[in-house]
Amino acid sequence: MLSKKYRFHSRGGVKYVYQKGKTIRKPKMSLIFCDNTRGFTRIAVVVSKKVEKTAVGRNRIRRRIYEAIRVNLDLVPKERDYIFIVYSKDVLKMGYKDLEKLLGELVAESKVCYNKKNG
RNA sequence: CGAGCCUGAAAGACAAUCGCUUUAAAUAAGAGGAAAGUCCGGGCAACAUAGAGCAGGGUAGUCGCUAACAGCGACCGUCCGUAAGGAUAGGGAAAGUACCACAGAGACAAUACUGCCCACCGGUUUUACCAGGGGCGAUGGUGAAAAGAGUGGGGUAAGAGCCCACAGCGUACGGUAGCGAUACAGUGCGGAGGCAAACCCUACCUGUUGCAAGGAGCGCUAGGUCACCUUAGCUCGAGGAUGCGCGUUUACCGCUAGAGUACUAUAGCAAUGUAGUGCCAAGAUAGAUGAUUGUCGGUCUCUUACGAGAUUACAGAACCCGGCUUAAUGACGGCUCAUUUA
RNA sequence: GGUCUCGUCGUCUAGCGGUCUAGGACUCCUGGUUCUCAUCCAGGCAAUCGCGGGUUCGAAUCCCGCCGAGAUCA
Repeated sequence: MLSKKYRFHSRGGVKYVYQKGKTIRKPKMSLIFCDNTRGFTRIAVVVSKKVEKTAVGRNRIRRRIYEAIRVNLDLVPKERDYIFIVYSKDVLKMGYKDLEKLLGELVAESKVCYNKKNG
């Protein structure tokens, strides 16, 4: 689990990212991201009730994603806010390595966009 | 052996590495039997020191348990089942109102229609008949239900609880048993369709809103039989502000030891109570309680076997308790009936 | 977390406990009209009334319990 520092603390911050951020869509989940000025990354995971009906299932999806990011926190660019939105129930059952790979792809694409924007 | 009924334990274990929340910190602690649905009942908080009446809402066999309940236990009645057992909103229809489709003469009404009869009244073609007149309410096969008293006999012009015997119902009275619902037998009286999860009546209970409750400030001023406000649909009653200026709002308090729990003793058929001893550390707030790996278990599939693979229920605290309901894995054991054998 | 509302043909909806195994509109299918298509006309298919119990002679309707979908409160 990520420490409280790297998570969002209110609804306003999430709203801001939703409005100002860029989106990368994949079949199983999508990523919304934008810059911040805090000097560290903030992460949120959104799982709708339509994806998984039980609270246990939603919690498991959330915790697996948070864990995968925590382990690889050094690879994620700093001064950036990320929101992962889960669309598919498969995220619950897919292997840990596959999940890591999927998240890696999303983050890598976000880097490309970031570079383009600056260049 | 077959077909059933009742009951309902437990909620995988250990290790390593890396993390999260609480706390000053740590080698401390950190999801359930249903945390769920939010269907009932309380605590707690605010609203007047929460008061009165009406309206509205709820409950409905008896006794007990309980903080309380629509819950639980025991018992009674009714219905279902061969039985073990199961179900049961189970007060009042003799206070009143409404409804009872279709069919049927008729749906609670009778002066009607159909039918039976001619003793009596009346008429005539006069000893028989029935258009008129009179008597009867056992005929009518439709319907879920037909004035609700069934069977047999007597009785009569024809019939009818009109009378009798047996069986049975309701109600009143006192008797016996029981705390009581009720049961048993007796005497008198009676004819009253169903429906109250239709309105309603009776008895009892019920103020409203909910932790997003609510708390956490200061100063100035007016009025006080009006008006307005005080979280109630109406009336009464009680209270005083209203307004203006500044300050406060991702924070803090409420926020976790309680009708708590384990064992023993004891009262009780039981639900449950009483006493003693011990135990108690979740408290998040975009929301912690986890992830990965290994070993051993459980279940299923394949295989002669070794072994291999898959899987490991339902499900996640949000102020706290008592129930109910639903979700899901699922025995051991006890009992009933039938058949066969001894 | 609290408080409410609604579920009826494929879609949008009516529906006094009884002539409702359910009416209407649109859609769909068949036939007619037309040289052809549309329009129009005629006919037809399509609902176990969200699910399970109960009350009643009888339930889409009344009562209870679930399931699903939505709204709202700082």
